[in-house]
Amino acid sequence: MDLIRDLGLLALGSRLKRLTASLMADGALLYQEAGLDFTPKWFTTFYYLAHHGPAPVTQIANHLGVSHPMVNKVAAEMDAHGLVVSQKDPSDKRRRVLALSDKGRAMIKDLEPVWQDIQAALQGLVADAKVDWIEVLEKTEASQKEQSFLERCRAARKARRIREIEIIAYDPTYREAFYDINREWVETLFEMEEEDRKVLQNPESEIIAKGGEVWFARHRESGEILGTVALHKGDHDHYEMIKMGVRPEARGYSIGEQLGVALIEEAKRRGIDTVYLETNSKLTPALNLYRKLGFKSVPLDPNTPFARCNVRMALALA
Amino acid sequence: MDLIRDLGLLALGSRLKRLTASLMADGALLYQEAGLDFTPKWFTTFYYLAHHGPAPVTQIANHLGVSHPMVNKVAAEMDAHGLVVSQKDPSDKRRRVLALSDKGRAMIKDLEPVWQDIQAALQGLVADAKVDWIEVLEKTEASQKEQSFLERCRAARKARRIREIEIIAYDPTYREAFYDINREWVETLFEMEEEDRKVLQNPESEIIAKGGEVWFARHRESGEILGTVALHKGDHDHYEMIKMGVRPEARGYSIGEQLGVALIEEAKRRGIDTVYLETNSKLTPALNLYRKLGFKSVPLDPNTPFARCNVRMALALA
DNA sequence: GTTGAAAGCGTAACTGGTAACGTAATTAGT
DNA sequence: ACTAATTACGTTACCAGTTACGCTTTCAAC
Repeated sequence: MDLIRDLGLLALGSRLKRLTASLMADGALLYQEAGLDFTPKWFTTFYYLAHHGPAPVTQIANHLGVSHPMVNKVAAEMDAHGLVVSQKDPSDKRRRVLALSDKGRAMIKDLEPVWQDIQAALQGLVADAKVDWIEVLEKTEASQKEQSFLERCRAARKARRIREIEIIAYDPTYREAFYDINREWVETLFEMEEEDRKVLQNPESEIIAKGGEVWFARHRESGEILGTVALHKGDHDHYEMIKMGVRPEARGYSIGEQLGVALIEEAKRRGIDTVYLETNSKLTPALNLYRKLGFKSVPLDPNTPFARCNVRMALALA
Repeated sequence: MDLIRDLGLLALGSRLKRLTASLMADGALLYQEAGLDFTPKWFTTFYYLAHHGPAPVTQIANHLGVSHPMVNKVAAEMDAHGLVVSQKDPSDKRRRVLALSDKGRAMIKDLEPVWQDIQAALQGLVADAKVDWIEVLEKTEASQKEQSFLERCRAARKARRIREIEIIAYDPTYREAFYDINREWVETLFEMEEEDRKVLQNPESEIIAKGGEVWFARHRESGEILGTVALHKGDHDHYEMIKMGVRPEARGYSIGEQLGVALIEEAKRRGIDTVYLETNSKLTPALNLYRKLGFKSVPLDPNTPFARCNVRMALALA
């Protein structure tokens, strides 16, 4: 596997920098050979001043795509060599306007041929690669701006995690997990009620035998059960989504969503027209998930067997 | 002209490095989010150790394409975090062999998914740019290896300079330059002789009227005369290349060569079968030029009118 | 067996660049 | 008219990476 080649992209910057640094060193030699007191580092700023006239520091920085301290440094060096002069902008005293000195301007005609030589050499060098480096870099920067690398990574992580989970139908092996997962979250905020115990301890008789269904979210690799949900069939074809729970350590795997989607798919397959659920307004993340799945708030059912429920939602599958 | 765009290539490395640095920063966040005590900087070294087993410092550096102090630094940091261990190679005590510690090896399985996410994100990011960066970089590096940037620049300079010079036929306007240029170099090493003055002061009668020719090298832009040479026709169709001189400040423009080539072309056109020249063994650069033009040493002519000449050369144009 | 060159490594200093912070000047909102 | 936010700049500290140099060990050639 050549992950290192792909991830090597991250090291690409250093490598290209090293390459350009060695080119810069050669460039320095050329100026020296031409008897010019000039270094490649100054080029962009110098050239900018030569062609755009006097300009304040940050404007140069922005146009060249470097930070203003860098321009400042370069300007200081060029100043020390008498190539630029600066003065405060009288109309805005924050601005320090840089300009080429007489010496600087006089140097242009000596520099130009050297630049031409370098340009010719560079073009020859790059001709083989047949790539417009600048365009490519700009595109990459743009596509990073569009969706940042960090977001892309997070998206990739999410996708990977989803692939790590499988949603499976009820299996008696996991009866205990069904109980545990639900007890775990209920007890952190509420108390277990009589109705809870009855259903959680006897899913086969209380849910499946009545025409309902139970699903588990299982971690493919470890086989661990990380979440559950059930579709409960009541009287008069009244269907409810109940007992949704996810292990707290398994957050971030979109397990609730996957379970919900599995349940809804089954509901559609059966031609059920409405699925209800009851929950509590304190459970904000859960409420968000239910809304994401398409559930809407409806008036509370006064006959609910659960004390903790103060919110009722419904999903129409017309 | 977008010279700045072309020469901006030289500064491109920094820009790409900046981009990758920001990616690295995002990477650091990802490790943090995964609860891992790890930084992107360690990746290459860590990955190398994980996949190639224990290795000495410089071997890692070479394989990763970084300097050995860098590997050393990274190793020190990883060591401080207990991820690597090191020991001297008993068979070569100069070598310090690095290896992942137990903790380091245990960390691999936690790191791998993060790496996969990063890889996926990078691929997405680069997909837009549609460029195999690594290949391009490698090609560029290779073509630089073939002919270094410096050499390319020097070649470009030479070509440019040659284009700046034109070789022109004799013109009375430049009679003085013909004298000056030759006197200048003769007097630095020798004395002007009687025969020198006669020829240099009267090129029309002494050279051209006798069936010879004089050329000048003129700087196109300034119009300055920078070098001269003459073809002298003596008795019995005996032709000599004489009075070759180049202004010292015009060295590096291949002027001697261009003048020589012009003279030889004319000699060929005339069907001359041998051109001679006389010079002095002290003039090494001149001797090299003559050899480059094809001249070979021949016995000295005892009747030479010049005291300074102790070398005679001939070019056969069969 | 010397002895001089070369290899492996560690340390230090340098480099091109950044972000962060403080200050002064300007502009905008009330 | 006054305060709050913003802009422009300089300074500082830092970062990833380098080259330069010195020390120890090994190797190769007499």
